[in-house]
Amino acid sequence: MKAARKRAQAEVEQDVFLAGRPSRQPLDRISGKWVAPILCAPGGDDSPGRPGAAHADAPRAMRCSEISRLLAGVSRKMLTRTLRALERDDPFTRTVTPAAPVTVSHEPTDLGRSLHHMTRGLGSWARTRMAEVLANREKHDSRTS
Amino acid sequence: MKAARKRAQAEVEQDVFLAGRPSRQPLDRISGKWVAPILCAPGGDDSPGRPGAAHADAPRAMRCSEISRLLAGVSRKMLTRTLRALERDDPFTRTVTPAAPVTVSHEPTDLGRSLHHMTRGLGSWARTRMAEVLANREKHDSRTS
DNA sequence: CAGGATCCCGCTAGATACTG
DNA sequence: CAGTATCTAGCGGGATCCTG
Repeated sequence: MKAARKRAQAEVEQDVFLAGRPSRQPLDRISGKWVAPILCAPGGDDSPGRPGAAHADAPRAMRCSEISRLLAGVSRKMLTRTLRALERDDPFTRTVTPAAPVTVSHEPTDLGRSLHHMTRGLGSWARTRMAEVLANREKHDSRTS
Repeated sequence: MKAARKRAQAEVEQDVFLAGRPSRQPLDRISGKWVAPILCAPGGDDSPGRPGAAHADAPRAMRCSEISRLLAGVSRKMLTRTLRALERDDPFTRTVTPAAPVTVSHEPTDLGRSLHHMTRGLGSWARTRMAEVLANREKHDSRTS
């Protein structure tokens, strides 16, 4: 009964996208306005003063304020909330350093890095296809208006 | 002034994730509960009766009802809405065939296929990492409760 | 079969102000 | 610097009923 087995496999493969399935949860984690941006930030960094640093695929630990500066537009609330959610699922670890001004560092884990690759991919897709999408959108709108 | 140029590039690269920027829009298109599932559906197909068909990366045209059957759980409203949005941005073309019962076919375009690759990636990530995520979540919850 | 209209609930996310 | 509490508007998205 190979066909049945094959169908079963297809189901397993598919069910990540089915509603109600627990396997859908990791995908839902990606949704949320700031998840992708935050996941992507630690690698897209190209701080001034380190011109040669190929900002390759090396997410590094970042401080809270650092991220918020990079992502201009995120509210403190959402930053904290999103980071906590990501911490819960693992992509980041959160280490607090009690000092005069408290500092909190968010370091990507293995899982975080793997997710980072995905979002990087999404980012570059958005970048290269953006023009195309917007053009199509306008064309479409003008046709129907 | 190479440094400046480099920073400018980094900005361009980064701004896909910044709020308010129009370049953020393609990314927002991905959000929405059903976008990823729908994008992924036409390739994850493994219809019974075609056992040898490696359901590789070949998204094909699908009918509305076909998709809804595949994605068990999506409401008709959201199906239509999402498909229309995707049509506007291009990933799909929509062709109506007036007949006794109207049939509507949704065929992926080039852009759609490229997006399809991204979502496939997300899907497989979710599949392989799902267990890990859920485990971490539980561990985390038990620590804090 | 496909899609629109309407109603309605709940969550997301922003603004603001306050603590350690 | 980082986080929390409260309030609030807006939208996502489900259910239900109706058209071609």
